[in-house]
Amino acid sequence: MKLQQLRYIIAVDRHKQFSKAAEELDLSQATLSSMIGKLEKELGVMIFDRKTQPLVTTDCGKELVMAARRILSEADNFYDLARNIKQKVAGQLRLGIIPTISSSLLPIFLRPFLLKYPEVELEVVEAPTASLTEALKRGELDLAILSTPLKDSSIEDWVLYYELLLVYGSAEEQIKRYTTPDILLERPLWLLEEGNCLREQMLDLCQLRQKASPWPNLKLGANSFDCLLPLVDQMGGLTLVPELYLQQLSEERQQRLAYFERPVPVREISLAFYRPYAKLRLMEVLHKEIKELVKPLLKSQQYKNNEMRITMPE
Amino acid sequence: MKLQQLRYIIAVDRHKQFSKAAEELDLSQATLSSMIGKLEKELGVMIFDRKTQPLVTTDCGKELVMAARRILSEADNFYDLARNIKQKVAGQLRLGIIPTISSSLLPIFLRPFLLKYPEVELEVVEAPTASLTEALKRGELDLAILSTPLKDSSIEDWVLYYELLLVYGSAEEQIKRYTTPDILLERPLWLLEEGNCLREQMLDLCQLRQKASPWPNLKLGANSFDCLLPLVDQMGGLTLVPELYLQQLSEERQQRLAYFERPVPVREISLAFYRPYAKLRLMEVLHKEIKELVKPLLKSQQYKNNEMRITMPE
DNA sequence: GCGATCTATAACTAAAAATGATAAAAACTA
DNA sequence: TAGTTTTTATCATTTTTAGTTATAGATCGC
Repeated sequence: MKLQQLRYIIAVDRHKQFSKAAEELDLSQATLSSMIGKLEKELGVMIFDRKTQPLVTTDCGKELVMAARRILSEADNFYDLARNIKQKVAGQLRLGIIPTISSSLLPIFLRPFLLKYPEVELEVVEAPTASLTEALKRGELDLAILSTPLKDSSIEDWVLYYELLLVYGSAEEQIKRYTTPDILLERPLWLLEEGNCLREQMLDLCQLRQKASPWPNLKLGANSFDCLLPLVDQMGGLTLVPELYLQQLSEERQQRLAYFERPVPVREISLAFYRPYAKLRLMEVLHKEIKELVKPLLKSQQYKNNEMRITMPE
Repeated sequence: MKLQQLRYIIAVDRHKQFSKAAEELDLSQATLSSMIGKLEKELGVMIFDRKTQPLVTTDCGKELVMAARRILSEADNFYDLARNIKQKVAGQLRLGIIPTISSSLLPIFLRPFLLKYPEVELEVVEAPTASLTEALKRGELDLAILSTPLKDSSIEDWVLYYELLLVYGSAEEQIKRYTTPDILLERPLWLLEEGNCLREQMLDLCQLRQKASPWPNLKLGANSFDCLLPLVDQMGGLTLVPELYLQQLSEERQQRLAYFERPVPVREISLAFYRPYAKLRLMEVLHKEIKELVKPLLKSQQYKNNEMRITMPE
């Protein structure tokens, strides 16, 4: 029995005539005749009595036609379901995010996202890049927001935005409003801890593999700007902060920021995933929402691709 | 979308592997791959994520597989309907049965039933109550024989018979021919494993939620009387056995059985189903045949309803 | 990094669904 | 009742689809 045959018997039952039904179904009368013949043979039951014209649907034919309608309406649901699923934004979403992004990005998108998609159950985990990529592969996370490009080619990603890297200096540093990466080589530079991708990006920008601690008798493993900036204020030197972090700096601290000249160093922020199709719709929506919310806050929008220098996170 | 494709995705969802599913479906892995590929393309949705082995059914895949089950169970009705119309007792019947019933009931009805209805293709699965009710809902079984009443009201049932519960004691126990449930509290009692409904019924009869193991340094998960009775013989104490099981006990062991006084404890055995009309004719016949075959073997026939105490299986 | 196992794809075959033409049956017309 | 029209069944033939084997490319487990 094929769904097609069910459509056929329903049409014949309605028209009480093979040739008319065939016309409606847009096929030849011969086909209709043989297909219905096959179904009747398979079931061992006559569905239509063609002895007379117009033909008569037999008693059991009537029951079968009713059953056929039920089955087809269920079957049509199948298409609707697929269609709805493609549109519906719901379900569990486990999202990883690296600390240097979370502090500035979560306040921007979390509230509007949760309000707009109340059927999404979001779980956010803050961890460094290496932990996140491992968790993606183990299936413990669905998506991660981190800085790309990644060396690990088994993790795919969709770029969310490019974020300027800005210089933050202590009051004494007296930096010009626009500067070049050379300044990072010339002056003491505060870095985040090993394994933090932004540390790697800072070093990449200096073209160094390592840089000495600003204070010779200090080794510091800082993993947040909250830790780093007061130290810069207090102990001199520079550090880099990403553009979005600016949002939560005081006016006073914003004064101490400097921009780079072209090509402007940026970090590429992406939505990373291991299973491409598991949470497709959620991925699409999250990607779109973050992109749109972040866009108006970014200066990097002003620059063309060839005016940016994408720093390498690992 | 073809019904065939729905069967395919259900098989793949179950096996979490194309090649195994193809084997079960008795076609090549290549066909299965391309047919499912076509369906996914048609729906515009990925149903399976093949990135890892075993593969993962995507969120929307899960919904589609559930829908596919519904559609196919409707479709199967179509064949049954045609058969019922012909008044024939024929077709596939997948029957579940709990172990404590199967050992005594199958020898009684299986042979006469299969001889009388050779056109029925019977498949019998032995499993505990919880597995059976789940399988009924998933459409993997048509009917189940188990002990009622069930808590789950979505499963309907037709009572087959009431079966006395008898006390079986080791030789030393010296039980009177007629006794009361108090004896179960006073003496060591051997129970079947957790999850076995007869265990719950024994405890219900004692009015307990738990009872200590007969031997303090033993924790036993027995799921058959074949296991339990020799232990009672060897290590003392009591257990309960249902009336029909008596048939296959030796004369010697039958001597060690005791009956309860009124109200006699019984278990209610029923034919359970989830889809009321899917296999109506087969259900009617099976119900009638079992009832008639078991009737002459049951003492519980002698008791009126108000002289019986129906034990609760969960 | 290697061998084993799994899925996708290409080239091909078998089977089924379609077609037009035509024969046979029923119904209408006179 | 014969002649005409309308309708369904069947035949020979084409097109489409479901199936096959062989093979290449991934992934897994060690």
